[in-house]
Amino acid sequence: MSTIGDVAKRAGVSAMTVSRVINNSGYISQETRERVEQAIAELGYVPNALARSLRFKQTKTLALVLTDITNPFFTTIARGVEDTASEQGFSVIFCNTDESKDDESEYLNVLVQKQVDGVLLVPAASSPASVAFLHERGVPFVVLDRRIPGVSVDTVRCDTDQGAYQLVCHLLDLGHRRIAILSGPAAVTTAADRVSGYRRALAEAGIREEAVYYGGFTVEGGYQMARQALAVTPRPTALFAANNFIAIGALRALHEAGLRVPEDMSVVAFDDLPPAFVIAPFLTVVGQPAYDMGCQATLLLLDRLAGKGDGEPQEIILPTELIVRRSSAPPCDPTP
Amino acid sequence: MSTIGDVAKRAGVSAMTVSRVINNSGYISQETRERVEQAIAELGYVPNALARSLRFKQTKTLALVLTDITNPFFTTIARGVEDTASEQGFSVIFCNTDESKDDESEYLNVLVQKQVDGVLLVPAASSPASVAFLHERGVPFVVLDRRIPGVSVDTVRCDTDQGAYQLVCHLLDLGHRRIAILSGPAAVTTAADRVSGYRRALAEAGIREEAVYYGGFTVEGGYQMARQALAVTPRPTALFAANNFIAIGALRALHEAGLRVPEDMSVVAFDDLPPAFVIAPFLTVVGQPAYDMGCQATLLLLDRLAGKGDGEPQEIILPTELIVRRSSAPPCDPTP
DNA sequence: CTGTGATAAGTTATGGTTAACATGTTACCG
DNA sequence: CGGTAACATGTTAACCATAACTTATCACAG
Repeated sequence: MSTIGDVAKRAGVSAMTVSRVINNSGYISQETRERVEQAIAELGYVPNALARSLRFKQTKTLALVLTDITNPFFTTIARGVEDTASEQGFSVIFCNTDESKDDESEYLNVLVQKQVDGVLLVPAASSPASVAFLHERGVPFVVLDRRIPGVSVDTVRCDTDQGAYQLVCHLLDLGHRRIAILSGPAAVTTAADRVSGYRRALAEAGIREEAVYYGGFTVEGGYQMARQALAVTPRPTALFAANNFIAIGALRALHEAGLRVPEDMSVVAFDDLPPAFVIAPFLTVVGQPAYDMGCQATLLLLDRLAGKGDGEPQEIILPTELIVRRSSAPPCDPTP
Repeated sequence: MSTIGDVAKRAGVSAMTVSRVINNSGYISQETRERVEQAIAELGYVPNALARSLRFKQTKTLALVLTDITNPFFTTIARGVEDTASEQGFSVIFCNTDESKDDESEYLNVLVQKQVDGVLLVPAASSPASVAFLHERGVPFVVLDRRIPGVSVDTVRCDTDQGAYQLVCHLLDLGHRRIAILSGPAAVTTAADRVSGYRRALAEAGIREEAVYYGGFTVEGGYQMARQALAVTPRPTALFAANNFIAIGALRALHEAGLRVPEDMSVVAFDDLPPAFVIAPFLTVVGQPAYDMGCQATLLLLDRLAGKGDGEPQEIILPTELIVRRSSAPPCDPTP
């Protein structure tokens, strides 16, 4: 790999002159410019962004730290982030934490070392450790999708409490009274908030019975929780899955138990599956504007980098959308 | 952000001594080490990887350039890449080209500027331009999933010709004679190779009629191609979708046309959908070991970085696996 | 013909880290 | 007590690009 010095030597000028040609700054005679440009072409010279960044203290790189890159919800966020960032000349480094707090802090450490200009963080845990780490080192960041209780930071997320409330109200309207919620890890705010929306809806309807399960935001977690829920007598008439993977796990358990949806059991879920993965959409869901979440979070972060805004932490809460499909219906008969 | 100099000042030593503490090199008295470590902790000092990389000409960063990050096939590859890379202390930058040649070359330019140590490339086009660009600049790379005709480079891919052959043979065994292939962009080798496997199987069975469609590797592409295929008289009795998204588009078109699978039409596809997205697997497919492809490609690349191997370009071809499910059955009646 | 401003280049210093070399101290051996 | 290892720390230069400053030439006005 050739350096600016090699180009300079070949063109018979100083490195500074080459720099001026590259950056179109200062005065350059037409003749010199051509000689330099030819040397650049001949050597296939590409400026070293490391050296540039070292001087300018700017890497034009953001990082997106998320918990599960195989989940289309997050992939969609990622696209929003990438599209917005690259429009403004920023690259994005993706990091997958698998919901592990340790992986998260290790990644953050590497990212700070690599001098990323800013971080978009879907925190694996509700602890303020990661946020404090970034704050202490002066790295701008935006928290995505989840809350971190007790600290006031820039956040972009959905109103998941309200979304859960809508879904449960929909089930109540259909006549369901025994509704189980299959939620995510209790320590994750989105899981907790969905439970709280669920409770609020039940309370308003004057229903005391609740059935709350916590597990992983995974197919396996959904499968296990559904089996537990089905073992209770009397059996619930509806299941509320707190994300798309949990829903798939639950549907698998129902299939195995020979229960039809929605005839024997209604199922509703948080997070839609992207249309690309589904032949004929079937699940009643509350969809989140994932792509838009990615865009907005990136815009907010880029604003911070540019020193815009009054410095007050901003919380952008996007609305969810209830999409009623065929997986929810009135309860049929109150068996077992 | 504090520098090694700040730490040195605070600990009352030189920068070099701090460097020695960090890297555990040379001689350091216990007392000094403690003073330095305390200063590091107090300042929250994190070494600047930019400066380090500039000196060592090593960024410990790889890039994965692929064509569609929303496709679970590529997401799975990405996980294989990330897991393998991070095990060896390498970070990965993901770039999504959307099958655009221009986006691809722009990304490669940025990546070379950022001095990535190596590139894993799923080429958007069969042209050798990108490969030549990297080669000229001395950046090690491995081509993933696709071939680039006419050049000899390190490659990790599947035997897609053979996989297509297997799928079509499976359909022939079931008794199908009119089989249409819905393939990807003609310029992409995986699309072309699948067509060639299809032709080989038909030729061996002595069948002259073929129905080849080219389109995007997308749901929309699959939908359009399926509609074209269905408009032909007599209608094919089986469709062969060249990837998972095409299959979903085709199934949607069949659903719309009121045709049942497999009763009225058999459907087989390349690429399995990850179990996490499917409630009850249904499609007969040829699966590719995507995760393993990512791992092997990364290992090969890391070997190259370490100067291992005899320098001869290596082509690793992984086997595909035929998984027969319910979407393929003997042809029913030769309607229209 | 002196002074001034535009044009066209080069020189120096900077950014953070560390290898190589240089310097200084202590301890132990003969 | 001189010599020499082992230990402990500091100084310099290099990695590459570029801002700020400096030098040099030329044209033209006064």
